[in-house]
Amino acid sequence: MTRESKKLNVENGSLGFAQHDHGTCMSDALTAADARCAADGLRFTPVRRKVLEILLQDHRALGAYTILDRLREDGFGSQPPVAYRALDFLVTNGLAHKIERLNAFIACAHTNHSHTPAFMICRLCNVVAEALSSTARSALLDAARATGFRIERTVVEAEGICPSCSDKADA
Amino acid sequence: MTRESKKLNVENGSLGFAQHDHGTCMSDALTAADARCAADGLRFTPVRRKVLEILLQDHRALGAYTILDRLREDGFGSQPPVAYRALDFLVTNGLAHKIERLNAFIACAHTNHSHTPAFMICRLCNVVAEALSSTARSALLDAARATGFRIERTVVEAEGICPSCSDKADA
DNA sequence: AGTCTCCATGTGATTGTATAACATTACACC
DNA sequence: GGTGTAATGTTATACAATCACATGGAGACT
Repeated sequence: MTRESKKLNVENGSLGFAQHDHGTCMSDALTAADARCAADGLRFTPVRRKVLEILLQDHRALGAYTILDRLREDGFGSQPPVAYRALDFLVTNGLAHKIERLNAFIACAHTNHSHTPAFMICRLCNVVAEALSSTARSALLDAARATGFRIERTVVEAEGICPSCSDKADA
Repeated sequence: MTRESKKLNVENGSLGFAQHDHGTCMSDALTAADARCAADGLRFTPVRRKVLEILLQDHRALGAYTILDRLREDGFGSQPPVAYRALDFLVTNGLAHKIERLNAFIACAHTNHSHTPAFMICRLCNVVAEALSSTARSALLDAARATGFRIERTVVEAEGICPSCSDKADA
């Protein structure tokens, strides 16, 4: 209901709550995306690739218009549908996820496992961690089965305070 | 990513996926809300009450501007903050929930249990069913505990096809 | 009663998020 | 090369949410 910052491009770089080698993680993810698209006959076009790069660079949830700004800087189309279509492609094909709670997008942290993700969102630093939460999904499946509901997609997001912000608060 | 209808006020009346006595369910919920606010020293003002009535009447997720339209029809203020403030009150006090996936709001189906809800959203008829999903929450809690993340709120939403639409499709 | 304060409401303006609709271009395939 | 399909580009607009500021009313207190 509240919003911490006008645009979602907050400083602070980490994948989930842990540090990592950013350079290789990014190129690895792009290579994986290349392979995945080639294998499935998908067209990994320049805009789509660029949007994924933008998401990977930040490793955090970005609003569509932040992404659009960066596309413009790089000479791509600057109208909303350009960003939204590329994002739609990435989300549909599991290369990125939408964080509904934030109306923002993030690169998938576990490409190539076909997965149903769950997210933990820190409301202080806006870092988003992706967890492979099969358990949360199965709990939902049970509830759905009881009523005859057929699940196609799930949104599982937890909002709270990440370990690092928690430590700072203690100080 | 897609949207089925421009405004979220689709026809078809049901609570969850089951039929029910709509008149009593609505007055019961309002009475419960009255009691709850009185008990907690909350001011259940006319706008707030009206917004809850609107949500209860539809028993489905409504966008803020749909609600705003109806407020205007009933002589209340017609600017966005009027609706958003009332909705914020209802959500904060557990009388309504926001469906993040739809950017829409729905009356709470289980007032007076303090609960962490989960939702099932039919993408065909837009009906939203609320489940008391303690299991999904505990699964999330486990995942969070492992990383030291402190959960404050959770969003658990499943999108798919409800039993009734599923039957229609078979025909 | 008076009045002070707090909270709620009302309004106008603005920012952010997302789609509709349509024209054009690039590609794959025959 | 021609044709169908998918992707891109652009304009315009709808929908979602917040900011800032003015007004008014309910309750607490004297």
